[in-house]
Amino acid sequence: MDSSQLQLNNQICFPIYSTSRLITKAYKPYLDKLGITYPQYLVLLVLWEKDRKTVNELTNKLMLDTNTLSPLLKRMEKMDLLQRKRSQEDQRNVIIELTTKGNQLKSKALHIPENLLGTILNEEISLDKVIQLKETLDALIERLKTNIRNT
Amino acid sequence: MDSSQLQLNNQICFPIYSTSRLITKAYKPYLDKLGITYPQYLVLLVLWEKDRKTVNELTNKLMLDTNTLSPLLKRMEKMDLLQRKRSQEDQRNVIIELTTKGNQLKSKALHIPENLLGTILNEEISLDKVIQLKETLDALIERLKTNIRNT
DNA sequence: TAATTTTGCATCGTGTACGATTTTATTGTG
DNA sequence: CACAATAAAATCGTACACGATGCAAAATTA
Repeated sequence: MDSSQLQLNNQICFPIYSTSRLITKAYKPYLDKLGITYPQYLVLLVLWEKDRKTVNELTNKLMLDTNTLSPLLKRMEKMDLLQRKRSQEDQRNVIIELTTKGNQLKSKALHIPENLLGTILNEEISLDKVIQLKETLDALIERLKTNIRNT
Repeated sequence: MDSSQLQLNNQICFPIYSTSRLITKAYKPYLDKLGITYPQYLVLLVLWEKDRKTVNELTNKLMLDTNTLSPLLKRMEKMDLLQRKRSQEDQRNVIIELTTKGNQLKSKALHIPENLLGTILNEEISLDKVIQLKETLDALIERLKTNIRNT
């Protein structure tokens, strides 16, 4: 029986898993300067784009459930990055709003993406390849999202 | 000041992070049948390929440190999937060896990769694209590994 | 309108990740 | 040989992920 497919090197899953962790690590020096973690950075990215979102809207954007986001947002509130308050229209909703400090971090974060891209690109990895990588991953995400719904 | 690079949609990091989590989720139904988690599956993949590795060898293969692997291996020992024993030649090394149960799981896992590939592939995502994805990711991993060393 | 269902969020328990520190064993050096 | 340096694991503390459950508010329905 041929079990070569079980070799780690032949699996598509493992490189994705490893790359994800390595990229988080690559962000770390930049995010350390802001005093935030990578998932916290993602939350800020969403709120910098458009402030005052419900927890539910954040879960959709980030594809994370409330069991992950609730404690994370609580930590960020304690760090004075954002405020959580119940909506008056619908008491079930919790509105997340950036504080002044949370807003001010944006200017400090402005050059992180290009810096990171700079550390990634080289002779072998062109910008074109990165763009194509993103396209394939976006398609893969859509595929996997529908799969999970049908399980 | 243009802050469009800070938009979540324009970041390469986020799709990798999301894909990684979605893929782990896609594995879950298969791994649940074996009673193991995704990182535990990765350890087994390595040991099925070649048994009797030190913890250090596993950290290199999986790019995980001992602070992650030690507790993970302990849990797997408690599940009777593997044995941990000090090497006699060098008492610092801990040799990881599969138990009968750990070895037997291999046959049950044999069709997981192709099943998973089946759930991924469709009109938009061809096998060629997946292979190219893996190549780009492998290059990216090498790039990021050297970056971290120089930090 | 009272009972039921749904929705939005929080909490709990378990399992990773990972920086930092500790412990023990081996190696290198004077 | 003594002793510092190095190496391999383990441990600790913090922060995610996530399945399962709980809970209160709103919507639905009988």
